[in-house]
Amino acid sequence: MSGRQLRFYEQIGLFRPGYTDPHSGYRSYAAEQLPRLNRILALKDLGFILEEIGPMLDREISPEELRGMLTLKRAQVSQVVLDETTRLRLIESRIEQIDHGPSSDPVDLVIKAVPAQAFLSVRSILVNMTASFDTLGRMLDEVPRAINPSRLASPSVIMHLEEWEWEHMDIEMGFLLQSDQPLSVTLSNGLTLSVRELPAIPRAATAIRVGPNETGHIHYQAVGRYIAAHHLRLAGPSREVILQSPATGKDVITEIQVPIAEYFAPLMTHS
Amino acid sequence: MSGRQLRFYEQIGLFRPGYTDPHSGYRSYAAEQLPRLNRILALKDLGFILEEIGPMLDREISPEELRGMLTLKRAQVSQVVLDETTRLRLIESRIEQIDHGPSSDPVDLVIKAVPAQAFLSVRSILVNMTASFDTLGRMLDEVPRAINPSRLASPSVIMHLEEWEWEHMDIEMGFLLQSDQPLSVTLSNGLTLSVRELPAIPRAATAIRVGPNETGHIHYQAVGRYIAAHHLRLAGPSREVILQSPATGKDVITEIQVPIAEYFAPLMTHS
DNA sequence: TCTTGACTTTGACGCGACGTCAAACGCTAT
DNA sequence: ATAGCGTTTGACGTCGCGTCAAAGTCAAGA
Repeated sequence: MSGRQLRFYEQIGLFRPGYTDPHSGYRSYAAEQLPRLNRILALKDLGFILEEIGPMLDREISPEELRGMLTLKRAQVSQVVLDETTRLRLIESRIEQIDHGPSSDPVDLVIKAVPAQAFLSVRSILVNMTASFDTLGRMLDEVPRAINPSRLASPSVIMHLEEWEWEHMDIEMGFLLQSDQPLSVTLSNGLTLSVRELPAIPRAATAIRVGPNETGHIHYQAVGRYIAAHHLRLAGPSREVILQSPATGKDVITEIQVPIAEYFAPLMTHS
Repeated sequence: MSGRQLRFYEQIGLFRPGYTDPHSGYRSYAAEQLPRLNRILALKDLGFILEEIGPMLDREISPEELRGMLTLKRAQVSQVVLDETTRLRLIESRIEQIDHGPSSDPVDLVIKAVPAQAFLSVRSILVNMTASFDTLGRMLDEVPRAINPSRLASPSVIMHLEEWEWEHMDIEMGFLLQSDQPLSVTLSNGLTLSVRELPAIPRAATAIRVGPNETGHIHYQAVGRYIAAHHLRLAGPSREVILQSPATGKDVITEIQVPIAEYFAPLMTHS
């Protein structure tokens, strides 16, 4: 214990010296006080804040009450351990990214949750990249004319494929929405978009891509290395949220979202 | 991101809005700014503080430099994970202590390191409890007369026994010292105390006992349950530091220190 | 008795990244 | 014009001390 610590504990009324010299102000502590100090330190180590500890010592607390507080603390501390473990994995992954080779630009992975949202979309098997771009361009052009554009948020793409194929790509595309009222739009090529509830992703590895999606492989590569190094697995189809549309004439900006989970966690039931 | 967060980042010069309306003061952000914001969040998740992140974005940082900072962060975060895991174990242990039965008084376990110290002591095989108390009493009485008492700190006992035996107890007792100058004292029963360097204990489960040491078993029991529940092991002989001597006529107050370690960690080489 | 050095006291600021609250102002839809 | 919602600028609180400054206390040596 530092002197500063003892003075602070006295200041908040948690632990007073056994004797304070009236002349010099010097503090003295007796051995009899050590059990109380030890209880304070024990409760502090359990994660209680000093303000909580005072009452716990003074008005004797029932075991049931204590058990309840401990159960709560356990949940909080478990969460902290999880968070810090995630941070540790990110750091190791980034070190590996540096060591692994001078990959053009560093990829800034962020692990976060993605909330559920309404999605006005159509899912279809597209035979090649050209067909994809055609449908996407048509959608970006026609949908904002068909309905009130203020209800539309970012256009997005969901890739429903386990492994990458250049043909027969199972792709869903559409617009994220503010509200989830039923609604449908039919494009000039006959495809019809309808609204569904896009489920939340509890944990996703995300990155921002600037430029055409041909450069996207380095991001998926980075996610792949992150997953492999830490015994995680893909937990559903990846999404790409278009934050700046190609229609603006500037670089396309996309947020890539790859659902991940621990190996033992349940699979997502639906995309 | 909350609005407050964006305003704060602007205030510290980390992230400025693309456009601020001169009349209303309303802030607007452009999609082109998202890569920078994402880099900020990525670095924040790696454990850097905001003050560090600004320079990292503005003057391009070399990969080697970044690697060095990440290595440092990794060590810090590993320590945090260790600390929080220790806390989690303490909480679970305490819950178990409550559930396990209404043991008279709760035991306040504290996990901490014990620093190395000089120890004026004698180690001997004592045939029974009476012999122990006799030697201890003699020591408490005679040593302070023999040398300058201001150099003596707490009397202490080290139990060099793997399992408890009531006879042939291998016990070391003496006084902790402020300085470690060579020194020796011979008691009236012929035993001679000499100075040695008592090694530090990197991790010890400690508790404070008030009253005669016959009541000590509940403390060792608590430590034992803590150890068993979390796959730890004893990592050396237990110590008892006498914080209030029986010679004062009041209750004896003792700090019990039990060295612990992970199962895979190396054994302590010496007591 | 005076000096010296080691220790202690009070008081104040700093930390880190915002959340929250209050009071005032802007914008949009009726 | 108004109601309701969103935004702005402050300012304070957070949690447990570490650190620094200026001044006072105490025991030991000259």
